Amino acid sequence: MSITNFLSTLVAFTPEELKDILSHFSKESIVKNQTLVHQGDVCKFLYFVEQGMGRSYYLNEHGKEITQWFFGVGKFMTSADSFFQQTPSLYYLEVLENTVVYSISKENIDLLFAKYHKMEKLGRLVTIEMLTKMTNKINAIQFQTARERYDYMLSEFPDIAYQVPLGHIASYLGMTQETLSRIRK
Amino acid sequence: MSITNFLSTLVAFTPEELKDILSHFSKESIVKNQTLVHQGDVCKFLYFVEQGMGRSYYLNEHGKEITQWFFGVGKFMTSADSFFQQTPSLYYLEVLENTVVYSISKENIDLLFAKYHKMEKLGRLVTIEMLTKMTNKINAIQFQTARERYDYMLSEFPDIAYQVPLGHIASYLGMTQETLSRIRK
DNA sequence: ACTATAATTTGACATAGGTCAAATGCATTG
DNA sequence: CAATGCATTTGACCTATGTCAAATTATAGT
Repeated sequence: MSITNFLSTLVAFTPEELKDILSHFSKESIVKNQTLVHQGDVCKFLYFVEQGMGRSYYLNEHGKEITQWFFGVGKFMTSADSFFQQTPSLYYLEVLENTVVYSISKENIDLLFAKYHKMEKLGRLVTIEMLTKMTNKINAIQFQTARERYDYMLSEFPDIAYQVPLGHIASYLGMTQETLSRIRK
Repeated sequence: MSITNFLSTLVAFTPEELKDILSHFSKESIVKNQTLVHQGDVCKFLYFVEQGMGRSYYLNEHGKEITQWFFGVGKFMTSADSFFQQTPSLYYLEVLENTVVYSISKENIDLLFAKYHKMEKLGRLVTIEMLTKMTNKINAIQFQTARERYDYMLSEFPDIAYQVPLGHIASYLGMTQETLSRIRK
């Protein structure tokens, strides 16, 4: 999924608008396991994942990594709160494979939001989609057994579920690695 | 918190804009326990709560009500997904007290989004705030003990925590009524 | 191919919170 | 001010999942 296709499917931009918008993004290749944002830093960029995948996570009181979200191909990856409010990030952001992204700074996206009403709309739509997915996660995790939670994982992240370390998935689903290992059989 | 104040604190509208925007809302009084949206219906309105409170909930596989969110004074209340995509709602929406709201239809809000770039921005900001709160809920619920979850409830909904039936709060927090009752002592 | 290191699986045991049922408390209505 | 119906609390017992530790398997570097 290229960023051009992605933008076009949500809002009808003219070719000139698209060109202008794209010129504010820059393409980057990021090597596996690189950390893009550290907990406590202000997240400076929003990333569109063209290839590869990433995750956000935080360290709990015992210093254990808790995966907060996975970002696959065709999604925007960022520490949303930190990026949009320019406040310290609660999360680390890292890529889990060699990954190709289009990045845009807060200044540039604000510029686009201000310049194009349609871009503001796109921002709203993308945020609502994320909100819906968050809500789904809560419903899956809050009242379901460990096995059902894993089924949710498979349906929400089919492309990711088999490619990342077990522990990342277990912490995302709110269970221990051991439990997930037993379920997987 | 009046809707005028609320709108003004997020985006700088001119008095004329505000007047026009407000003219698309209508004030309504809703009696305690009235259901605004049924599961399966398309949610037709977005409500700004001026007085009172409401909640969204769904029925799980055993027919038990699971509270999904509480909406207090100064918040927008709706079944977000259903309202914005005009799809069947996963949730019931009901008021828990006699409540005063300002309601706006999907057509009218779309009209305002299209007419005022600033309104689109407001929509984006409100959605991001909701996304942040959802994320907080996940973090609270996923890895914390029953007691810590209740502390989260008190901090997120201080005005609501003592005014609604125990069962509503327990299901919101992902625990049984009995457990919450034991904790509260 | 051979280590070293990390990831996963397995086992034995512990416990927070669930379930079910009964008892108590509280509020609303005639 | 009974009487009825909900909401909350309490008790006894149960189970899914956590914890900790060891064994096994996969991965990556030389």
